[in-house]
Amino acid sequence: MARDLDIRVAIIEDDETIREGYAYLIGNTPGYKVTGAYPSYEDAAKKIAHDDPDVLLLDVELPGISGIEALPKLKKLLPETYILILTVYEQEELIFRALGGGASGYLTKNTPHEKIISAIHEVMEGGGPMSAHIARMVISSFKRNEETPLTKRETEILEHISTGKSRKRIAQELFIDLETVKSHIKNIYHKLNVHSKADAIKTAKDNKFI
Amino acid sequence: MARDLDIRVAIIEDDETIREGYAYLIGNTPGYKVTGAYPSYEDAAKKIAHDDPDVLLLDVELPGISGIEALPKLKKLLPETYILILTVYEQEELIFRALGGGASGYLTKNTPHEKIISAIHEVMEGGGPMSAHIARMVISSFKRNEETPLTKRETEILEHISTGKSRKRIAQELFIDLETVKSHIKNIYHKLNVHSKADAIKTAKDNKFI
DNA sequence: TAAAGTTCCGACAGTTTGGGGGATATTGTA
DNA sequence: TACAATATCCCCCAAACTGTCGGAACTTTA
Repeated sequence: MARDLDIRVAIIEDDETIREGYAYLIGNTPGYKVTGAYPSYEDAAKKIAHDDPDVLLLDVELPGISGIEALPKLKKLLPETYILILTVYEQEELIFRALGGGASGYLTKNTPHEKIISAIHEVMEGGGPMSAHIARMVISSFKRNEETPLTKRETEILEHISTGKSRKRIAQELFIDLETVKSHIKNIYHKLNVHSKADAIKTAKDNKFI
Repeated sequence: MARDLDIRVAIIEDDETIREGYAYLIGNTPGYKVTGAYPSYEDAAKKIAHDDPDVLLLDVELPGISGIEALPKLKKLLPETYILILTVYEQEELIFRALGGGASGYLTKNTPHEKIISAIHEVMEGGGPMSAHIARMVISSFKRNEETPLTKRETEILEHISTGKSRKRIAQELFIDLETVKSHIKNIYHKLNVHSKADAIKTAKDNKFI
């Protein structure tokens, strides 16, 4: 008994118990409707575009093509659908690959049922639902290291270098002499204990100096 | 009548009505305690370290030193304190500067009172509370552009270039010939319609190809 | 007032860069 | 299966860039 305004939700999750659990939960929540529930990307691929879901709950560990790998393919099949990752994994690399691949949210599987419903609602309203710990990791990824040995000017110049600009061009953009830029770079290399552009950039990024 | 286990909250907010409103809200919530409420960074600087707050609610638009500029200074005064930004502004640049400066959360001022309380609780529990729209912007900043004209290999090589590595080094790391790297770069430049490393990196980053 | 930071100077060998012209496999897919 | 796209490799060249050496003067800040 579908209503026109129901939020249409699809699920890709290999564990049958979990999948049916979610389907039951969502199907029995007023205003939400399950349009399809699949155990793998391969199974979903054929029919999911026809389901026309508003939101897709996607597991990352799937048999065959993993959820992460399936993400860009699903995005192409469903350009208008919000994809929420639902997983037990909290590894940084996985999270950032998922967000880079077009996920609009990232929930861990210990998320209480009512939170899953509210996350679906939230993503429809322009939000970006994340589990608390995930959100912390995402925020931390932006945090600069205040303990930098580099001065403001040195940091600024290293930032320019990391964009691939030549020293000459940096000098022009900062309205200083080429020699000054060279001098700063000399000091940067000493402080970071490196002997090349690439190593300086790597050290600085690893330590969040830039 | 402070209890030992109360969460200690400080506030820096120039608007008196809002400041007192928050102070009243938090002070009257069991388990929370206001240790100080200041209209500016300058006012707070003298006393806030002595307050020893667990969480600091910080406005970004302050008279004198702005909240954003005050962030690193406050971090030094209060290394253990979680800082939550509370502001009407939702500009990308401001958000990322705040998170880069060490903020642990970012709330807009239309946040309902109970959400402010739960955000304070959440940050104490290892979370990263954000308003829905902020979270969406943060997530979007990671999203890659699937419409890239570059092939996988070209993208990979451009990524290496953006770390400052020389072509020779890239060739070594990818176990291919220097000439192959040059060939890929030639194609990348053609596709992106640029004539230098710096321009290629800029175009690719602007368009989220890398 | 010291110390730290920013600015500028010159010379050198070696490396990198961007552009030109190709060729040959391997892939994916229509 | 055949075509287009991709990935690999080859040669040549001039110009520009890089990293290091060893300075010096001026300004800001603690």
